[in-house]
Amino acid sequence: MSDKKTRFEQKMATRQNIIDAAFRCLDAEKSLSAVSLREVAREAAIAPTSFYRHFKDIDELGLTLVDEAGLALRQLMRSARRRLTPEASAINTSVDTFLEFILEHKNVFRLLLREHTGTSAGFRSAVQREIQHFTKELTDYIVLREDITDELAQLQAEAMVKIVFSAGAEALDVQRIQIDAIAHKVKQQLLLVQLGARAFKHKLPS
Amino acid sequence: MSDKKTRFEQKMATRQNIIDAAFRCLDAEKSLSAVSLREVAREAAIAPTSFYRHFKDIDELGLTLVDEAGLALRQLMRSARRRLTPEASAINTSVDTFLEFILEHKNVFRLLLREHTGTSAGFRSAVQREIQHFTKELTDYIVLREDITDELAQLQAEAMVKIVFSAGAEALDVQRIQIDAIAHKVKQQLLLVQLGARAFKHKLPS
DNA sequence: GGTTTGAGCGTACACGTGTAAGCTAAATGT
DNA sequence: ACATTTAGCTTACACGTGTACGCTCAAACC
Repeated sequence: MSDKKTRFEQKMATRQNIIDAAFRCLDAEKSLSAVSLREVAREAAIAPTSFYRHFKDIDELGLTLVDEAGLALRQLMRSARRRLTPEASAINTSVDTFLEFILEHKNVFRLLLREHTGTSAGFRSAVQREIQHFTKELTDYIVLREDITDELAQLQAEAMVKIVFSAGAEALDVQRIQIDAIAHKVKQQLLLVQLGARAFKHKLPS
Repeated sequence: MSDKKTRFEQKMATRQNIIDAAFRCLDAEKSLSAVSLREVAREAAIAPTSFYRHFKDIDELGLTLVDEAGLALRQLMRSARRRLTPEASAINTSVDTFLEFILEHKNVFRLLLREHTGTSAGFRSAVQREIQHFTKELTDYIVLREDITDELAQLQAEAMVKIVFSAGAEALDVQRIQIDAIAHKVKQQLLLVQLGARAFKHKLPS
């Protein structure tokens, strides 16, 4: 293998370098919109002005970050489904996987959470799209598993996603020792929704 | 009545003026942490440095705003309960009241929503406290109405609050015409949770 | 092999920021 | 009545920001 890199490869490497640097810049006290171009550049070890060779804006970088975060979430879903075994309930496995991911990639989840309610309409709708993907996949899964109308499944999936994301937000601000309690709580709440959907089906088969 | 104001009254008036100005500074594109002291001062028509006569920090002002917003929410709850009639379900009335409030005071709700996932740990826990009050009152109401254990009621209340707040976030970014659809959806989701809790009770009376 | 391209750098500028220092003048205390 | 307090102002400073401009120099092209 040669360590000679084509110019294109080099550029892509720098680009990824910037993206990683941006993720490193995010933490509990710093939102994406509060991160300055110069800060990212400093972290990526490039000149501030070189940033513009890769992104038009900080905003364009931000959208890229949201996309990457959404992608990571979708990969997570896949891994959760891979982990599914007959003896563990889907809810248990999914919640465990989700919380594990959050704690392992706090900055990624924080980004989604924050920009979901953030100041940029562009970011907000980008995150909304990612959440819709997330919800869609859950809806499909529910339709597959439960004998349920598509509409009810979507209702259930949306409620579940809202609950899980809220729990994720809680998990970010809490000691590791309290995570189990949160996990237990959210599992029960999801169970509530699941039971509710089944009851709903029998009650109003309309 | 005299239009002569005592110094203390004048100071309090200015203080309230600053608070109102701060709320006016917030909008869909501007978070609390992005609002500068100078900006608030400009809006309140005082000199930037005069700000310090009333608040130590922008942060101290922020906490005050969160408190005021929480207070408004609690008042909202009261008004919702006042509106309760036998023919309309509690869920319907509550959701309608809540959404009405949000649309009427977008900046207030946005503040809570944003700082809930914001960059200041102080703000986050302040909002968390307000949400807990909110949840607590709902829990009490549920315990009163349903024959249910305290623990289950709390589980149910928390799930409901999460769903309602998420729906509120959605409502902020949507045309007036789509509000009814959101209202309908969230009501059904709350019904899901309610039915689930009842089923849960019968299933696991532990 | 000579020309063109483009990634990255250094300098420079105008702007908004938080806040320190010290003033004015009016309301209060005695 | 005079002295004290204090809300609010003006001025001033150092700092971080986004970005425009022009340079270098190695890779890509023909």
